[in-house]
Amino acid sequence: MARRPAPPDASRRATIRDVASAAGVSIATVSRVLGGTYPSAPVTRSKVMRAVRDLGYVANSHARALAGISTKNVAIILNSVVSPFYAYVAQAVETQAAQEGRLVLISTTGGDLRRELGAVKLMQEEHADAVILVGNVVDSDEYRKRMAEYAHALASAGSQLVLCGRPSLGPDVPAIVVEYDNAGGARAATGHLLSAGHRRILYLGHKPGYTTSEGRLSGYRDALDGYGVPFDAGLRVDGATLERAEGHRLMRERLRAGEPDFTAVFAANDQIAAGARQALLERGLRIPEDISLMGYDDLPPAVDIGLTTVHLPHDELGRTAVRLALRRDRDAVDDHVVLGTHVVVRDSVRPVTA
Amino acid sequence: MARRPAPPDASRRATIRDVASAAGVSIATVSRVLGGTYPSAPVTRSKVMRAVRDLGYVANSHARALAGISTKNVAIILNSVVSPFYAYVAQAVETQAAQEGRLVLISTTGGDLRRELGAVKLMQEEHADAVILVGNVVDSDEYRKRMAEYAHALASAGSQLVLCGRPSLGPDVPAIVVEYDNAGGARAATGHLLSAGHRRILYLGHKPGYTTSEGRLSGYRDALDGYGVPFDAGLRVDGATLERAEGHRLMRERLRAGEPDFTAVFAANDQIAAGARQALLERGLRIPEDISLMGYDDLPPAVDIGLTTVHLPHDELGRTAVRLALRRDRDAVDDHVVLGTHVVVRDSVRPVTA
DNA sequence: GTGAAAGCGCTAACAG
DNA sequence: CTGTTAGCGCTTTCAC
Repeated sequence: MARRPAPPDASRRATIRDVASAAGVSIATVSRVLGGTYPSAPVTRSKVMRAVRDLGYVANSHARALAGISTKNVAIILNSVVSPFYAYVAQAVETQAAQEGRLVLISTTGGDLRRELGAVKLMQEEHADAVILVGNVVDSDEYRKRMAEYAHALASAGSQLVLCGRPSLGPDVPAIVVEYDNAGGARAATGHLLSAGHRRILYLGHKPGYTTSEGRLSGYRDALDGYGVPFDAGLRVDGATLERAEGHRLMRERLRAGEPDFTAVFAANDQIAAGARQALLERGLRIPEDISLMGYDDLPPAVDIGLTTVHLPHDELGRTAVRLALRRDRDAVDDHVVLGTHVVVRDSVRPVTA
Repeated sequence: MARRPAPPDASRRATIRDVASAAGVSIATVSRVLGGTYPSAPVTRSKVMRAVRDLGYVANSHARALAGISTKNVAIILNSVVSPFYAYVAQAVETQAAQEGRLVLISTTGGDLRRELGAVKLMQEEHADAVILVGNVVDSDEYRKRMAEYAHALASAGSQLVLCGRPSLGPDVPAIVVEYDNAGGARAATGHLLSAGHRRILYLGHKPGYTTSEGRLSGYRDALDGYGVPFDAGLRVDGATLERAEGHRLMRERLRAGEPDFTAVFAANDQIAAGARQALLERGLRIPEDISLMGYDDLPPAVDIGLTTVHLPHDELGRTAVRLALRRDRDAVDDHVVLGTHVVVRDSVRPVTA
């Protein structure tokens, strides 16, 4: 490697050494002035600052990280950025991270476990202070095993795994969990429908195996039980994705069979609800006059279509995740928090007028 | 600094040195095996791999970056992640970056210039291969000056500034520009309204000084000119944000004055349109029977509310930005591309039935 | 094919 | 208060 000599070549990043020689001091002094780590003479200080400005010096964060300072960034790994739920959590994470002087590294997985594992490893290479995993996984054995390994690896590297909106991996895995009450929200939502007299409630868009979906479904069943209404497997419609288009497809298909055999639909999330709504409308069915509609998430589409839905604490989810991950006293007990959810009433549900 | 001796302490990241000694080879060999930089004996190779697995070794990307390898990440700086336009572009950037083996560093600014400049500097410290700035700035002198400086600094550090959805800084500034035809889209949209017979078209939600807003407004005026319709300043309504709530507020206020003095509204974007729509509906006005409504962006709310709008090439915007930034031959000429836009017809516009 | 050694740019003892 | 120096973990000549 041809060591280049002194001349501070214009087309090269200025280094601390360049600054030092321009200011006529040692690199240590420059480091101290810049870091504010230590008192320094005003004269020295201003000489250094001038050199910094003249040279357009910008510190090299890699060198800094290597020299022992912890990294300045947290990582977030999620399915997709355009999906409103993830977008809101991501925004909250970014905001909180910025407030704590951190940058965020982001990676999306499209819901694929292998990509998720790959992303965690990448983030580990980057020495992120915290790695935040958001939402919705299939709860497989491989997932649990591999993730537990990563949690340990991260922990012993001084980093911290955070599971956000997904269940714990067990008590012996060093991961912080920040989730929300999926089942509770679904129970409340279903209860809302039931108390309005609905008995035939279509559960639309269940995604089997996925943690959030399973939680919601079980809340739905709980509520049914509570009202002594038997669960009818024919009223559960599974879907492949949780997107708007899928809700539309699913409902259209269901409607093709003939007159609706339900008076209300509880959608797996707001997007599914929006799609279902469109299919219902296209079929000439009115909401809520003919069919009541309940969503889950309380995200943008909900307001536009006046959807009664379950509110999720997106913001708190994201903020809490980074706050807990970055707090100094790791031994604190609250490494598992469950945030509440509640029904937001708009105009898509009406009592049955049988 | 107390140099720790040999014992590969369990609670410490394994380093290349640990791997080397575990495998009984030199660190150079490990580096070569892992990097695939150089041929190596199969035996050595497998010994190394075993050690890597046993120790759970994960390379340190900072050390790697420091040792000369270029970073593996690109930076994106935007107003907000929840705003659909940004979310879609961000998603495209992430996807393309991942395809090119890069991670993305993200930072949001809330539309504040100082925060934006700060973010660029941070990204520069991180040695991002490319720094992508997305959308919507106030085009001030300070902005141009500072950004031009950064562009030069980044360029000389082997990085690349990309302006995505915002205008060029001038020919002598080393930045790639990937924009879309704001004015053209507005011209087409307004033309669509005009050819349906509308003459009193309310332009709602203009954000003075902001580049995209100005572009759209000028397209609106161009179209008016083309039809020989004089521009009526009373039909231009300025807003403070580009959000749904603002559209709602603005329209409600406008309507408070009395009967609408317009037959169509052209909203600065889909969110404003969604808010305006709600206000119109609340007032008992039907869309499109009473009032025609045109949006801009073609993002999620648009489909839900059947909005006729201008489609933006979000995906191409993001992908092109990283592709151009990362391509090898920097000397190629196409460092300024303008992507097309077009009107998407749904159900919110109808001919005037005077 | 493999090892030794010289840095990449920076921080933090350790001595003045 | 400031300079000297020893690394952080890795890649890459240069020899063997």
